Amino acid sequence: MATIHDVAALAKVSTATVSRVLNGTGFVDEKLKTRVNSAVQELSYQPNLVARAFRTQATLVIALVIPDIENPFFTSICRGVEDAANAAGYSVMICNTDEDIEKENQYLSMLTSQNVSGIVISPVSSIYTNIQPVIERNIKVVSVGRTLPVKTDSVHVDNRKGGRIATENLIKSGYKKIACITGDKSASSAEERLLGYKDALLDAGLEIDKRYQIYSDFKNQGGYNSVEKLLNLKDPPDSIFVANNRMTEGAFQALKDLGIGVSNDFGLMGFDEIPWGELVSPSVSTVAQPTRQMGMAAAKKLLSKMNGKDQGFEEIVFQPELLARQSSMRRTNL
Amino acid sequence: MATIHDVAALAKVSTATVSRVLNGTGFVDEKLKTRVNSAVQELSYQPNLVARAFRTQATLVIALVIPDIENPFFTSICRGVEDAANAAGYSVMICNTDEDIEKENQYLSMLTSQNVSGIVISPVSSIYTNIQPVIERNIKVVSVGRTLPVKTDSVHVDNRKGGRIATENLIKSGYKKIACITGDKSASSAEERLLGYKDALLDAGLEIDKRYQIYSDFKNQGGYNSVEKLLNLKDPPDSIFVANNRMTEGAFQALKDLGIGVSNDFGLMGFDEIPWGELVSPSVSTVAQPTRQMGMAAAKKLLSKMNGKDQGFEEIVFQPELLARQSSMRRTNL
DNA sequence: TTGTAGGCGTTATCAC
DNA sequence: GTGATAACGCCTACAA
Repeated sequence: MATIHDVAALAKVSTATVSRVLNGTGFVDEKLKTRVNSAVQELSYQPNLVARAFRTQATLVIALVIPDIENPFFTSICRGVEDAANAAGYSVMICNTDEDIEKENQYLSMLTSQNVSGIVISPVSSIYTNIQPVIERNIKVVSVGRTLPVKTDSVHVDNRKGGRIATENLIKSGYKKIACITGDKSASSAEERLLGYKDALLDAGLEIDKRYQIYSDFKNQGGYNSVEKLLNLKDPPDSIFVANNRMTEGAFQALKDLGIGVSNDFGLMGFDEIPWGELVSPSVSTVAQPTRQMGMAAAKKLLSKMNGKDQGFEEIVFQPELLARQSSMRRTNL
Repeated sequence: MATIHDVAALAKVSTATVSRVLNGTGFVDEKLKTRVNSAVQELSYQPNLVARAFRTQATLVIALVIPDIENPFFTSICRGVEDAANAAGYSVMICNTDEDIEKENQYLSMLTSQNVSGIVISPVSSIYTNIQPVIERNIKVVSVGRTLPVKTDSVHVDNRKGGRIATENLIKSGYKKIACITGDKSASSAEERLLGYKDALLDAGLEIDKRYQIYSDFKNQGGYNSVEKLLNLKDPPDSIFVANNRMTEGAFQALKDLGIGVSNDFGLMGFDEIPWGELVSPSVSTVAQPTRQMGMAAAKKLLSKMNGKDQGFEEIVFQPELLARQSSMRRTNL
């Protein structure tokens, strides 16, 4: 491995000069500059980033901590984060916590010890996620999709409004007994979407039935099980608003398996982009988030935070978009 | 930030002793050990991993380089890699190359400069991926899903067999004019699956028609466009084998948009796990790979390689599994 | 068993 | 402008 010393020796200059040329700091005579550059070429020298990070205390790496890498919502956010980070010369380290607060903790402490320059996180919990030590180490943090227990910059969609327009769409089609399957209580987005659901019911003068509100886990199986639970009630709902994409998948499967919903008069609203939403019949209505833009916004915010010229905390709120397709339409008349 | 010196001072021992306690190397008196541990507690000391990596030249981080983070095939591999890596105390750094050889190059040189302990990679190209410098730096590499230009350990499914059984499944249903949409020529898996397709045609005595073989890009839109192209032939095929999941999605959409395939007599076989395969009608037949296991196998191989007690190169081949569903069945009689 | 001291490769602060 | 040189935090001979 060629080091900066080898380059210096070959170019007959000091390591300081090599460093200056490499980093473009300070003025260096053109002649020396070319000598250095050709030495770099010849030795195919690559600076040791670990040593550099050690010396400068800055890694040029930002971490993206997400709860579920198999969820298209988060991978799309990844893309946005990458776009912004790469453009600024940063690498992105993606960590998957698997909705597990323990794993999340481990990753966070690993990342702080690793001295990453900043963290974009979609926390497992808006209550229990242990972000304080990170902030104390002065590592900048921006949350995306879900909020943190501590005040930070955050990027998210107006979840409450999203829940509301999803529910309103069902109401408009004439559904009266609308259930809601949301995520874990401790995730802010789950709570917000449920609130929006209640808002819509209240506005429409519909009854709010506790048995129709299910806290699940944002996962496929959770959606499936919740649908079963709802349909086993002695007074089952006539439609369901499912508060994320993966649970919607499970819910759709359950409705199919139970022989309901495909040809029958049963309403379904999803949340998040659903890649297969147009492929099935009935096609699945949903409330989409501009995920890639959200990722970009989060990363940009983080970068400006890291530059230090950005004080205070901002909440960047995107608007949810209703994609009204077939599954929320009243398909038979009463 | 507390350093090892602070801990040493507080515990009234030398830094060497602290280091020994922390790493469990060498013998340390129990009394000192407890003194050190409580000092660590009190200062909530976290070792600086950058400094440690700098000193030891080893990072306890393995990188996973994949071409498409929005593809469930790769995210599932991620999960497997994480399982094995985390169990061994390693963190996983995921890098998304976006099927872009430039980006891949950048990531690889970043990772080598970063001194990651090892790399699991699903290369963009089996010809152009520039892995040599990594290997020369003595960073261990295992490929997964696709092969590298250089001989390394590799984990993959028997792609040729996969292509064959997919095609055979269509043949068995009575299809005669079977087309194949595969990925980019330079990806080994694309080529192999196409070979399997040809094998099956040959065995069955069916004609091999060049116009029915399309090299696309493993992406959604590619599948869509290829289907359009095929159906515009003056002698269009009666069925298609699509060689990965994302192109299958695009293909399904195209068939739907063109009014074919859903109710008509047109066969479709996919490749890879297709999350929505059971949700649509007709349900989509496919050839699945045991992705999570493959990820685990790759990471385990890498770890044993890093331990140095594993010479030579192994090719770990998993078996593809036919999931015969409706889309490959002959739904109307001729 | 414990402590001292050197060095990993880089950058930054000084003199020159 | 350029070059010595110290320092970043940690581990590990080697000495005690």
